[in-house]
This record gives sequence, C-alpha cells and structure tokens, in this order.
Amino acid sequence: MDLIRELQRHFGYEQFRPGQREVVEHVLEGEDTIAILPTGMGKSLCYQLPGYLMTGTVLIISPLVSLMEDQVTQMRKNGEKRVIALNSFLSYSAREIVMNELNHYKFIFISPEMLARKNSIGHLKKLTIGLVVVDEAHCISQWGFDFRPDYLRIGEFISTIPSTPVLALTATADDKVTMDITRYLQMDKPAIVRQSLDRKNISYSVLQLDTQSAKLEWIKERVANTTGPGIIYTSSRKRADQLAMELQKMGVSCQSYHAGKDQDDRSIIQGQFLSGELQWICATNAFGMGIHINNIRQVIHEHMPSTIADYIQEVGRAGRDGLLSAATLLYMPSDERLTEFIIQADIPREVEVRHYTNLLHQGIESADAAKFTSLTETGKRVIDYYVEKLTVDEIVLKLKDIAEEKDYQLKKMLTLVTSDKCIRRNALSYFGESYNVKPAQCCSNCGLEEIEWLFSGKSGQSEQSIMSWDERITKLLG
DNA sequence: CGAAGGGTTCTTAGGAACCCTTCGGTGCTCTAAT
Repeated sequence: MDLIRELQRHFGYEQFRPGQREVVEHVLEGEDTIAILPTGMGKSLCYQLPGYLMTGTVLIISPLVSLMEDQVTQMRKNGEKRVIALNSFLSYSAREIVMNELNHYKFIFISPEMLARKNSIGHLKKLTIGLVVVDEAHCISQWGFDFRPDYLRIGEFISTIPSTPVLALTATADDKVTMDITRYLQMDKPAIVRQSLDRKNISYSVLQLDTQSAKLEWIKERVANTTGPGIIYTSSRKRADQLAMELQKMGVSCQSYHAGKDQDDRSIIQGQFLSGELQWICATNAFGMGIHINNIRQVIHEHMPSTIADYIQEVGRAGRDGLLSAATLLYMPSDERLTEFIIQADIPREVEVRHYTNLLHQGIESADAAKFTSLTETGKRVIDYYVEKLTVDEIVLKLKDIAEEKDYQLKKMLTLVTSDKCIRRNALSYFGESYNVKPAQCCSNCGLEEIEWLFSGKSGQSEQSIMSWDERITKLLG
C-alpha cells in the first residue's frame, strides 16, 4: 500500500512526521503498538489514518471529556461525520439513541469509566472493532492505581476482543510505565516506537530560593521583564489564585486555572489562552493535557511536581513551535513536604481498609459501608477495585507498595532538583535515554549565558537583555 | 509536616509576639434533592 498517497488523500500532507509511519505500519499489520512520541508529533494521525485503511470501528479511550469534545469537533471540522464521544455530556435519551446506532460511527471516543460500565460493553460488543486506541496512555500508571481505577479495567474489555490490535499513545513513558501499559492493556509483545524526548529548544533552570515571598518576587520580576505566553505551575489552588491576582495587579494579562473552578470558567480561560488574549496562566497540574498551543515560551514551576515524568510532561508544553523556550523551577528546601503530604494523603490507611472491607463482608452495601469510615470517595473506589482481585491483607500490601513507589518517584524528582549535574542529562536518563548533542542553552547547571532570546518582542529591554543569566539572577535576588 | 491566617495577649492605644486552627491535586459518572 502506498501510505504517502493515502496520507495525501486523507490529510493533504506530503510526508509523515518522525515515528508516524512506523506506528501506522505496525497498526496495519495488526500488531499491538506503544508509540512514545513527544508532544506536537501528531499522535492522532497514528490512529486516524489506519482507521480509514481498515474495516471496523476505531475505539479511542481518552482521559478527559473536554479533550474528547475537542477532538470530535476537530475531526468534524475536517469533514469526518462518523465520529462521536460517549460521555456524560450526552443526555440520557441521546445516549440511548447513540448506543443503538453505534455501527454508524467510524471513530468512537470513550472514557475508561464509561467503558467499564456493563451497559456500554453490551453495546460495544455488537460492533466490529478494528482498533482500540488508548490516548495519553501514561494515565494508566499515573492515575490507575490510586485515583481512577477504571484505567486498570481497560484490559478487561480488551480481553473480550483478543485479536483486535491495541495502540497506546503517550509523550512520556519510562520502563515502568511501558510495563504497566503492556500489562494492563493485555498487550502481546507490543511493537514499541520511541522518539527521543529530548527537546533541544527547551532550556532548563533550577533556582534555589529561601522563602515563598522570594519566589513571588522572582516571578513578578520575571513576568514583568520577559516574554510569554507562559504557564506557572503551583501546588495548590489557593496559591494559583493568589499568584494570578498579584500578576493582575501589575497589569499582566493572567488567570488562574484549577479543578476548583467550574467547567465553563475553565474552558473560557483555556480558550483565551489559546487565542493569545491571556499571556499567563497560573495553574495546578489540572492544566495542560490536550493544550495545543505552539508558542508557549516559558513554563515556570513555583513548586516542583511529584514525579520527573510529570515535570517533563508539564515542561514539554513549551516551545512546540521549535523556538527557544525556558523552563524554570523554583525550589525552596522543605518544598517536598507539601508534595509528600499531598501524594500520601489520599492513599487509604490500613485501619480504614480493614474497617471498610469488614463491613462489606458483613453484607453491607459499599455505599453505606463507606459512610461508616473516613474513606474519601476516591479511596472507596480504589478499594472497590482491589476487593475484586485481592484479599484484604494483599490490598494493604498493595497500598503500601503504591505509597512507597510514590515516595521513590518524589525522591527522584528531588534528586533532579538538587543535583549540580546537567538537568537535561539527568531527566533523560530517567527515561533510559542519553543525549548526543548538548544545545547551547542547555540548563542552569551547564551554564546559561544569555537570555536575550527571552526578551524578543519586548521593547526597551535592550540593556537587560545583554545581562548574563547569573548577573540577572543576582540582581533579582538583590 | 509547614505555611498562612485569625485571634489573643502584652503593654500601654499601635503593633509586636505568640498561640491555635485550618488547609493542602489530578476526573469520571450518577443520583437525589431542589
């Protein structure tokens, strides 16, 4: 088959981007495939093109309803009418109608939660599914074990259609994530297509400061004197709101974004950032997935994320246009305490697990049983998943493992932040990669000399723009 | 655990010093009550 001709016919492109052709070929061969392609490499083409070239429906499992809606809108805009998203946006009656007409659709988007429902499975099993796609597949590791257990149930559906190829797409996967994907998607010796995660145009800096207010002052100076658009990641919703307010006071066009805001506000803010109306976003880790903005110049971490993989995901949102971009992480000793608290707080404690499962064994309905414990809604759902597979003692051990793993990930992150070795090299080695050519603007540990490029488009900054990085930092810290 | 904010004390009427309490991330779906 002449894939280039098909590419032209369906998408109007003259050539594939790196990795795409290989992925498409594996999928068309009917092989299970894991594609690890950096952001902006056109992952959706990896299932859309095979979809057109094969019989049967393409089922795409997607983590966010907003992301599904965006993709459906995009595909419809490109002339594809046979596409639908199955999620809670559909009214009950609309869902009934759609479910009975599923064979009209070529591309069906669905959340893991919806996929786990018996009703959905019944309808989907009537279809001939040609390909199952798991978009943002690292969510299996990131969320499956302690947040959205239905991510671990995807494999149960897949095992009912054993000869259908499965394609997992992600921008970041270390060995453990690759193993989790293989296992929980019941993949059979998957083909792995991997492009380097090294983004040469991103320069990494870590700055150690002593207090919260020093961080605030640094950010204010930085935003006032350099160019956006940019994202500032914080570790709490409150902090994101405060920062946005401080920057607004300076006349910076800026909004905060986190899960505490209602869905409408969130999509408005995202839209404004997308259109360039907003220069800066102060956000928790709720912001970013599925944000297709090419010219983000800066990603500032007011507080470090809890894993290196998260860090690389967040930082990777900068510079999709290939132009130089800055990633700056502000670190204050003891910052890890908050992160530690957050990641451990939601893991159910042993007493809660034993109490809850005891009630279940007495025949009490799970919803009622949860009321008698201090379990969070998330905690309850996580245990409900493990109860199906494990004994109580095993669950307790499993949760301990999860906690230890998270702790280990955080320690890795902390090592990256506090090391005086090359940040790029350290981060890449976490993904089993080494680099060959060091870019001029590598990282603060290798030495960043000029930040002139960060002032492009700003007027009246010529004097500052020729200051060296170190001089500037010294000045900022006064 | 540590930061931030509200309240109280102390000493003398504005503010510093301290104690105590609260809060801290990610998303899906459905149900019941307005």
